[in-house]
Amino acid sequence: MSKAAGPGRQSTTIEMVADRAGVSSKTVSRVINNERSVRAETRTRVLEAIKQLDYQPSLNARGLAGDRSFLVGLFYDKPGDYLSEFQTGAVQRCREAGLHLMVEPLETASADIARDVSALIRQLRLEGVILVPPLSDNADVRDTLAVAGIPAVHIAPMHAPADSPSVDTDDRTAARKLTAQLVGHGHRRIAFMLGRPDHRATEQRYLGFTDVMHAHGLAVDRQLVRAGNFEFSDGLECARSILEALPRPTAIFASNDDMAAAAVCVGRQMGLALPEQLSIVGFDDAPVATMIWPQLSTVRQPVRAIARIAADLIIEHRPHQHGWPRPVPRPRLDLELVLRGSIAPPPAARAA
Amino acid sequence: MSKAAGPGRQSTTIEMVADRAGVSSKTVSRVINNERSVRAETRTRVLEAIKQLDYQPSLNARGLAGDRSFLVGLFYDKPGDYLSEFQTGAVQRCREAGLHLMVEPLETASADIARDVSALIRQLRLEGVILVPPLSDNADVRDTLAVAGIPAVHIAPMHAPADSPSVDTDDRTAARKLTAQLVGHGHRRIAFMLGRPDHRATEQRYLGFTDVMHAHGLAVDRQLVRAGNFEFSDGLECARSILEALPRPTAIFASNDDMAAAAVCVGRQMGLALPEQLSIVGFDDAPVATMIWPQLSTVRQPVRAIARIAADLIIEHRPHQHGWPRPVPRPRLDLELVLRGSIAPPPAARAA
DNA sequence: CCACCGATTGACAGCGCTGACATTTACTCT
DNA sequence: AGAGTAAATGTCAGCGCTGTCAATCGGTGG
Repeated sequence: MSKAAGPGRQSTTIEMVADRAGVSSKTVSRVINNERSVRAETRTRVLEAIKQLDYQPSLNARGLAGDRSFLVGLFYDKPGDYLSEFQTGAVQRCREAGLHLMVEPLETASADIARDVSALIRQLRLEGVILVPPLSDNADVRDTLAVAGIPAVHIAPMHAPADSPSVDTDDRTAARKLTAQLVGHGHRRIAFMLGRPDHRATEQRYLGFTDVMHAHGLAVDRQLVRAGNFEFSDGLECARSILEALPRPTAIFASNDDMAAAAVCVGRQMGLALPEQLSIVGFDDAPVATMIWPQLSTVRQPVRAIARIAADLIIEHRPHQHGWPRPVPRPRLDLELVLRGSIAPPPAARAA
Repeated sequence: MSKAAGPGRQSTTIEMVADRAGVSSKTVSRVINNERSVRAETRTRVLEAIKQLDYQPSLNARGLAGDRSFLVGLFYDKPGDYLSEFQTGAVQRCREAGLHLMVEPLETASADIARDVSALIRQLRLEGVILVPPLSDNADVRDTLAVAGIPAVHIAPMHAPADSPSVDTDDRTAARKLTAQLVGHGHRRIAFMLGRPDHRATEQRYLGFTDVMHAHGLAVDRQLVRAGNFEFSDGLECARSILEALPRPTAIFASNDDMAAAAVCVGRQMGLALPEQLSIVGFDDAPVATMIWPQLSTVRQPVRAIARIAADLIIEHRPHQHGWPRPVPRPRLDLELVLRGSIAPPPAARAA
């Protein structure tokens, strides 16, 4: 076979390392795979040879022989601005384990999505897959993965699959804290902008909001609860209808920062002084949160940490092979409030 | 070898397809690789067998035997908000060619970056690499790739390597058009916020700006040209110092939308009516451009198209193997103006 | 000193495919 | 019809590693 061209070129092989270390290639293999039952002294010698030759084992060969792939998939559809950070976190964790991350955009809308997934996992022999919303709730994807027996980790799914782990954030508690800030400043009439109904976060955030409102004996005026889709443009409409209501609310809780930014725009257009006449809070600590004035008080998502944990779940799964431990792990992360300038006491309270 | 566990399981092999089609495995291989010199009728029969068995060739095996990897790398550092879209575009093009994209975050700051790159390319045997700024100007990365003989495509590099292709956008022309808009509305005293000095775009955009200013015999007041770093926070400072200048400029050209957003904030804080008293334009059509008021007039980046072209360059390169065609391809894409509400005639012109 | 046992190490086949080369087939031309 | 040629297909080894299982090593207890 020609070795003249192609990415491989005359790379060092395991045999060369074996010769240099005076052992068999199998022993080198054992060292590479960090197996026990290699004498410490032998291991050292092999490691030394590896370093001297600057040897890098071929993933292709390792995969073919060992029936592995060293690949983890990250499937997404219509990523938000958090995706790059997410994948960076996932890659970091994967690297520590000698794995690599393949990112694969998928079309939720596509009818062939199951076939696409199937082709992907069988060609690449993925060792695991991480699904970010809204894919984490896609039945086709989920089933295809399950049938193929590929370990899958679902990020913040609406409905966590019974036999597959998920990683969640405690949106409800965070929403409570944020609402408490508003109430603590003296707001009584607070509007709420809902997110996409197919996101778990939407429900949780609203629940956290109502928890606190009720706890303080405050009414949640249905007229002030509007459905958006996490999009700025939806936020515009919601905010308009909210701010037309009488009496006008003194604060708006938007389910994410994009919609909160929209509320800021609309408030401003209506000539309201922000935050004096209208307090606004968002969620996610998206880039836009600090790119508008006033900067948004919001809730930070530990995106990287979530990604690392998701990757970790896949990595930890390998040794066991025979399904997930029971109960299936469902880590839930706490969220951190980020208080900035978009909350102020309402006019009434200021007058008092 | 045990077949009990692992991602592979009892997948269909090429032999099974060969049997079913009544040909040798080599012929099946030929069909898979789309080689000519397979009789049409034979090809049909093989294709049929593949479909019936739902056969997916193992990339590992193909790679090992053929000394390929079917993998293209996308290297980045500190990605902007465009990364997800970029990678989606790249993945799309790669899929058409049966390749897969590996995303790899790299630390420009790290001293080991060369070693990291080297490990990556030799473990994975990447068939090509796409470098996005600022990595497209990183000498370590570039050299490591060159030594390893990996085809690399550089996105918008400051200094295009002589023997490696790059993909660029015509920022200068776009900046001219945008400046012309400002001048056309009657602005004479226009400030400019520069981007990161290590980005090619920074220079090009400024050049486009001065081109038009000079063409109209307008002075470029050095006091109104401030250096930022494409970051919102820098934009805040730049904008403050710019708007303190007397006489105050009537318009600001920011090198990107994040900084333009900062200018909007500062202008607003200083009590200026936007856009009546201050016009602001940005660049990139970032998400924030439509999430503030007034929405920014800016220049759209064809991010996906750039990514597709970059991937295409890698894909087209393979057949030739022996270096790039001469001259080395350097496609340059045109940019599209996006006019929104952030430009208005200056107060003087309005009075007139 | 020897049988014996667990810890180490090695020999070897083979993972699923493709490159090089051999062979067969299908035609063309004389 | 037979030679000659190009197209079509097949044979076989081997890509670089790991699983299986056998062999060897080192120390133990009798």
